[in-house]
Amino acid sequence: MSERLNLPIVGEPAPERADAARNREALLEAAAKLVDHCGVDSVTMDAVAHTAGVGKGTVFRRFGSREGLMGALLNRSETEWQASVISGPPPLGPGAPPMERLLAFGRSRLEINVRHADLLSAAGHAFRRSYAAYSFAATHTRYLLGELHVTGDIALLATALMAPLEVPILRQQIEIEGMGIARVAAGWEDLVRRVVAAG
Amino acid sequence: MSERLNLPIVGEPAPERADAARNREALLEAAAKLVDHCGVDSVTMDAVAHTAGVGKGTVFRRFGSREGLMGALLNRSETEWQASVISGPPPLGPGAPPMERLLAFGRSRLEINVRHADLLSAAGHAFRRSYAAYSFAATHTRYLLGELHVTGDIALLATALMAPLEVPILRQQIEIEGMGIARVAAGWEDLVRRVVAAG
DNA sequence: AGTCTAAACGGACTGCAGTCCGGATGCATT
DNA sequence: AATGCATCCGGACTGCAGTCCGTTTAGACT
Repeated sequence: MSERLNLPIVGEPAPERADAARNREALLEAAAKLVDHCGVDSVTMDAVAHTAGVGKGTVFRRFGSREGLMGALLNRSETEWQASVISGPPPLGPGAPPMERLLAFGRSRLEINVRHADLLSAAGHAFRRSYAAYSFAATHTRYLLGELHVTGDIALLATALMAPLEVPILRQQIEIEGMGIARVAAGWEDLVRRVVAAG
Repeated sequence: MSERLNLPIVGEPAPERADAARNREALLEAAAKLVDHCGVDSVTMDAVAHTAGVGKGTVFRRFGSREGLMGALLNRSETEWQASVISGPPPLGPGAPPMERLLAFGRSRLEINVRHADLLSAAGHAFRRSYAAYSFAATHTRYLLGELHVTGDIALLATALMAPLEVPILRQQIEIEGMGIARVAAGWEDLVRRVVAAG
């Protein structure tokens, strides 16, 4: 009998050596600790590497860039959030009428973007690029718009609805123009109702 | 009779010495030349300083940062654009019905954001911060929404309409998802009509 | 023209992101 | 257990943004 051979699997992103996996965890933990303690902007890659007890080259091999590291850090809470959208309690999760779900979805996204604004800015492209994060919001919004029998270019409408919730826009409104979160949230609901009402 | 004294004027941003003004022009010209020649991303501040024949410190004293320099570079075409909105021919300028003006405004903004995407990204906050640029689009949109008798939180609706035209969103749609500019423009028109139709 | 001061100048210096490569090590196979 | 090699590791190295401070100069006043 032939032993089980570890043949490379086509399409799989390649296995990861045990020490590499250990280092990834150590680095994420170190990064999270430093971010909590000093704020995103004053965390340096050297510091992360040193705190995790590895060399700097290792950080960049694992995560590619500073943005990549921050993106990976975000992924944890983001995954959790996606799970609660897909299978959590209504109105965010399934079970509520589509309009209520859509409103809950936007409000929830708004709060997350405000809470993680620094990390999201620091992640920059790394997050939008990663298929998981950006695409999920767009896909879910398209789905709900479909349920609401909205006609037209659903993909573009979905983008248009999510765009005002992006971090730079929120920063402008909240930090610079001094609007409250409640007002921004109410404005977004108004926008959604207008778009949906027009069929 | 007393001579004319150069007293400091309160509220004025402070006068600028002749050599400083000369250097500002030389730096802007050098920067524009380098950007045209090598692309925004490969222009270094050292190169700009050297091309303009000044020291590096001078660049930073004039423009504060790389983003500031790029913002200043944008200001030229931006000012021209603002002039054509305020006093140019319709439908972008005054004279056309509000809805036509609004649609022309958005389409024009879309084209500019696509054309100057690199420079706008490189300018980052520096542009949004500068009162002139960001605030102008918002103010004009609010004005047109008012003319169209749109009710509700006009400031927020104006932001919501402009948000999908921001560079990162356009990049995602055009470069990554492969949409054409025409489709994005059509989608934006649809969005506007929905928002306006809802009163 | 001479003086005086605030402002501007230049370029060496610092700190951080990201690269590179010689050496170490996990892991599959024999 | 020994072997072989693909992968990983570390930290010195590079390049650029942004700072600092001793020196220079524009230009207002006499």
